[in-house]
Amino acid sequence: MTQDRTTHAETEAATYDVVATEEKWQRVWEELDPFRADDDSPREKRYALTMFPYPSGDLHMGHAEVFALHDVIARYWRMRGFEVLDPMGWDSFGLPAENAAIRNDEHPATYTYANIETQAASMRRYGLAFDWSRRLHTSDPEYYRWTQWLFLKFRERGLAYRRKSPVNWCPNDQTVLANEQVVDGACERCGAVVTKRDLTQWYFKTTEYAERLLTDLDQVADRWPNRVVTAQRNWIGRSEGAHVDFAVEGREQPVTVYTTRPDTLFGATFMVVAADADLAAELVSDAQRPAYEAYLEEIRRASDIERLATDRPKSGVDLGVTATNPLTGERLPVWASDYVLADYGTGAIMAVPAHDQRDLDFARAFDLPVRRVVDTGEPDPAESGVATSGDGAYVSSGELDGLTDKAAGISRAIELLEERGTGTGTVNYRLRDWLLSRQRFWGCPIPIIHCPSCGEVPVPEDQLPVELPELKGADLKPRGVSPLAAASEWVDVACPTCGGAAKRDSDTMDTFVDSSWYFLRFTSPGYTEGPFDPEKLREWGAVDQYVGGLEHAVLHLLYARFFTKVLHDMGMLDFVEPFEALLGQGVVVNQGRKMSKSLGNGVNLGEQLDAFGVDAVRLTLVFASPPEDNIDWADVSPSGSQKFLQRAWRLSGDVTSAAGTDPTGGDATLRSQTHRTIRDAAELVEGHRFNVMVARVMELVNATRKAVDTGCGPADPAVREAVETVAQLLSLVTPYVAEEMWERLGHEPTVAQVAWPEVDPALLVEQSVTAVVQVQGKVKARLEVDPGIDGEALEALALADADVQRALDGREVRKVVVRAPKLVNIVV
RNA sequence: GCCCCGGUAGCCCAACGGCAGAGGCGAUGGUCUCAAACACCAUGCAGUGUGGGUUCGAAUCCCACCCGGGGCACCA
Repeated sequence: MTQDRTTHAETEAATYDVVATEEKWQRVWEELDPFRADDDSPREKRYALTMFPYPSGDLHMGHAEVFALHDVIARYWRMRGFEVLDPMGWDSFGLPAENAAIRNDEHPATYTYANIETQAASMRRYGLAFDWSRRLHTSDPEYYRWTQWLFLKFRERGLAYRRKSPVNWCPNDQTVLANEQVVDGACERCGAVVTKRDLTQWYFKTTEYAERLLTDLDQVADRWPNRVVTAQRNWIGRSEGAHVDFAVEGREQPVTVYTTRPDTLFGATFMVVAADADLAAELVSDAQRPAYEAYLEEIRRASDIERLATDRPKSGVDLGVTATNPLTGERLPVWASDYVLADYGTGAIMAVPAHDQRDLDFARAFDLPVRRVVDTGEPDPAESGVATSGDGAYVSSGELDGLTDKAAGISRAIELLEERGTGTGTVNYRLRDWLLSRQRFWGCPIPIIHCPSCGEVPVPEDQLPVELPELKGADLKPRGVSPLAAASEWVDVACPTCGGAAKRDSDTMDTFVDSSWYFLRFTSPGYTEGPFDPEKLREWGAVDQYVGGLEHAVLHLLYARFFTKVLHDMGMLDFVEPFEALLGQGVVVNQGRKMSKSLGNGVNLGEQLDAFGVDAVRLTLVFASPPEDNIDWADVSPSGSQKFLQRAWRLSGDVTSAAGTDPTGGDATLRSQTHRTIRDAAELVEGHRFNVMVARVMELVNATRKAVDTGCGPADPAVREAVETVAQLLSLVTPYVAEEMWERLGHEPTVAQVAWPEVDPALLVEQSVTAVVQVQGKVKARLEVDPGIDGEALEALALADADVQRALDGREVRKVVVRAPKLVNIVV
C-alpha cells in the first residue's frame, strides 16, 4: 500500500507524497504555532475540550476518532473568528502504571511519562490543533498539590469526611471501589467479583448535591446526548415519598421506614429490616437471635452477583418483635431480609404485599397476610399473586376511603402522618456518597495526618504538596493496605498541631478526583496561587464543547459536575455546569465486535496511519457515520478516503488562474454550488453532522472535476474559488492535504488561520427550480419554473400540462394543493 | 420489568410532512494498457422492520408490536 504512491510514477496519475507532506507541515506548524490561545485576545472566546487520555501505551483507534471529531469543531471555531482554547493533557495517575512498575521493578512514573511522550508524539503526527503550551499531567506535583488543596477545602466545608462502612472491595486490585466502579457485581476495571469489607474510608458528600445534580441537568439537557442525561437521572434516582415512624416494643426511638406509597399504609401487614443493617442486629429478640445470626451468615456468603439476581426466591427471618402502625395502631411482625438494602432509604420498609410485588413474594413465601387497600379493578393480589400498583379506590383505609387517585391518596396520607407527628413527606435519592480512598500507590496522597491526641489533622497548606515517596517494584505489591503505609520514612511524621508522633493517611485518592477539575486548570496551567486563576477562568468560562466517550456517562461527568458546583458555592467560579455541550462519540469496532487481543481483531492505529496517511484515517473516521454511532472498521474504506484526497489535491494543480483572481463573472453554476456548499457546511458542522459535511465537499470536488474537464475549464475563476473552498473546508478534517492544496494555490500558510469563506447570498438564489406535479400524490410531471412563481400561476401551469391532463383523464378536480414553487398535488 | 436511542439498496449512511438517494464502499460494464494496477467515465426495480391511524400527501407525525443497541433494576 505504502509503495503505491511512490512507484510507477510515470504511468500513474499525479499524486502527492503523503509521508513527505506530513513531515513538511509538522515542521511548519511547529514554527508558526498557529493554535496558541491568547488570554488577552479581544475576540470572543470559545473553549473546546476533549477528554484527556490515560497514558496506557500509544493512542488507539478510539482516540483517533474522538480527536478527529473534536478537531473539526475547534478548527471550525477558529476559522469563524473565535479565540479558541483547545488544550491537552494526561490523566496520568492510575493502576496500569503501578502494575507495570511491579512487573518491571521500576517506579510507576517511568512507565507513565514514557507513554505520555509516545502519545504526545502521536498527537503531533495526527495533526491536532492543540495549544501545547497548556499541557498538564495530573501526576505532576504542581498539579496534585491543588488536588490536595481542593480536598482540604472540601473537608473544611464538611464535604469530605471519613466513616466506617461496608465497602466494595476488589480482591484482585486489592483496593476499594466506588459504587460507580462496580458493574454487575464485578470490578469495572478487572472484572473480578467484588466483595464487601468493613473499612474506614474517605467520602465526598455527593448526596448533599443530589438535587442540584439532577435539576441543573435541565440547563444542558438539549446539548447533551439524551442517553447521558437519562443515565445520570437514573443514577441519581430521585423519588418522592415519606418517612413513617413505627414504634417498636422495647425500643425508645421509633423505627423509621421510607416509602413512596404512604397511601398504602393501611395495607401494611409486616415490616422488613435489611438483614445486614445494625438495626436488625439490635432489634432481634433473644429467642430469634440464633436464627437471625444463621441467616446473616448465609447471606454474607452470597456474592453481590447472587444478590443481584432479581428472580431469586425471597429469604428472611422473623426478628421476633412487633412494630405499631402509626395510623391504625395495629401490631405488625418485624422481619429481616436481604431484599431490603441497608444503604438505601432508612434500611427498613413497611411491607404492603397487596401493592408491591416484592413484598407480595415475601408474604407468600412466609405465609404472611395480604390486605388489599386500593381496588384497581384487577384481581385480588392475595389470590392472583400479582401486586397492583395503579390508581384505584381506597378501601379499608380510614380517612383515605372515598379517594380514587393515587396522588391525592399520597398527599392526604402525608398530611395525616404530619398531623400526628409520626411521619413526614420526604425526597430520597439512589445516589450515594462518593468513596474516594484507594489502597494503592500511584495516586494523589490524601493530605491528612492522623495524630493519637489531635485526631485528623490537615496538612498545612504551605506544606503541600504531600509528595509520593520513591517506591518501586516489589514495594508496590498489593497487600490490602496502601503500599504507602509500609513506607515508614514517609508515613511517620510529627503532628502539625501538637508535634507528637503521628502518621500520614496512607491511602491515595480515586483518580476520578484528579480529572474532576483539570478542565479548570487549563485556563491557567502555570498558576501558583490556587488551582486556577479565577480571572482567567472568568475569561474563558465553562467548556463550550466537550467531546468524549460515553463510557464516562455517569462516572467522570457526574463527578466533574459535582466539583464544579462545590467550587461555585466556594465563590471560585461563576457557572454551575462545567460542560455546556457534550458530544459523545461511538466506539470503533471491527467485524461487529469490540477490538480485543483475544479476538485477534484489533486494528493498530499506527499501522493504519503508515498505510494510508493521517488525513485518510481522519477522513475515514469522520465520514464513516454520525459521530455518536459506532464505526465498524470492516465497513469503512481508508483507501477510498485516500483516493478522494488525491482527487481533491489534483484539482489544486489544475487551477490556472492566479491567486487573488476575482471570482465574479466566473461560471455561475459552479459558483452557486460552491456557495451553497459553504453555507451547508457551516450548518452541518454546527449540528455535528460531520459525515454529511464531508459528503458535501465530495460533491463539490466531483462538480469541480467535471467543470475542469468538460465544463468551463481550468482557467475559469469559479474553479479557483471552488478549489480554494475545498481546501478550506477540508482543513477541518484533513489538515495536511488542505495545507498542501492551499500552498499550491499560491497562498501563504496556514490555511488553518484563514477566515471561513463568505457566502454571497446572491449566488444562493437558483435560476429555476423543478416543480413536481402530483396527481393523487403520484408524480406525473415536472416543470421548470421561476423560483418566485406564485401559487396561482403554478397551478395554472400544472393543469395545462399535457402529462397531467393525461393522468387526470377527464376526472373532476376536487382539490389542488399548491406549495410554490416546488409542488402541486391535484386531488380528484 | 421500567426508561432512552435506532431499524432506508449487498454494506456504511443522506433525505424542512412534498420527486425515496446526497456522498462513500463493494459490484458490474467501458476508456487507457500487450496485459494489469492506477486514473477517468458509466450503471441504483430498496419503496424505508411489521400492522394500524392522521393527512391531499408519511421514511418523517401518532398507536401497537418485532428486532438491535444503551441505561437502571429486590432502590421500597
